[in-house]
Amino acid sequence: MKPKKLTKIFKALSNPNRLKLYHEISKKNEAFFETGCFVYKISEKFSIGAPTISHHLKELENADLITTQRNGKQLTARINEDTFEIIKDLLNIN
Amino acid sequence: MKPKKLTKIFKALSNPNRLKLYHEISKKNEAFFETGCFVYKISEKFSIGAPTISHHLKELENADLITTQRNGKQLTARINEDTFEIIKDLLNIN
DNA sequence: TTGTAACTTCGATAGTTATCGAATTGTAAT
DNA sequence: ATTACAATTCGATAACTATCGAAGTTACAA
Repeated sequence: MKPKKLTKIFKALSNPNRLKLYHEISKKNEAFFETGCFVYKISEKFSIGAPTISHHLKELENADLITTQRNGKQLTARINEDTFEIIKDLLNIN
Repeated sequence: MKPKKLTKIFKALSNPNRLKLYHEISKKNEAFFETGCFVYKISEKFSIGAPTISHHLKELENADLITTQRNGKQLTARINEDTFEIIKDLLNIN
């Protein structure tokens, strides 16, 4: 992997809330697609404003860590399996 | 690995110069100890001031990615094998 | 077409960081 | 002791970032 892309990934995951967010999405990927991984729900769960969640999701997407998709009024997030494969071994988080 | 430690590692490696530095140290670990991994030499090679290198080394050390040791007037840096083991698969950098 | 729910964009702010030059500290040789 | 060299600390600055509230946009329903 190119250094530039790698630093982008590292930067994206260097923020605690973004790492938490990414971790949640990776754990409950299917469930999130069933129930809906809505920004406002995440916002409630994380005690962070919706604009901030929106920003973080964009950062994760920009680092090719996730993809997002609009379903009507809501947004759903999905793990990018390619990059996840690379770093999943690190994510054995307590 | 705990999230806090993980974000620390990610943050340490999210800076291009620090990633480059870490990569160099990981590649030439033995050689660095022979020839000496001197801050001023790194400084020349990277076209970055010595204070900045010093700062970066401290960040890497603080994230448990390297250890440093003073030999007389010079400083040598060594990879922390434990953390390196965890992330070495990511470091196939072009 | 009006209203409402969900997400995004905008503008601002407080905190962090990469970098530098100058001054300081530590180490060794003369 | 004095000098010289290597690394660090200090103080400053410019750039970036996480976060927020307010305003704007999108989609759907009544």
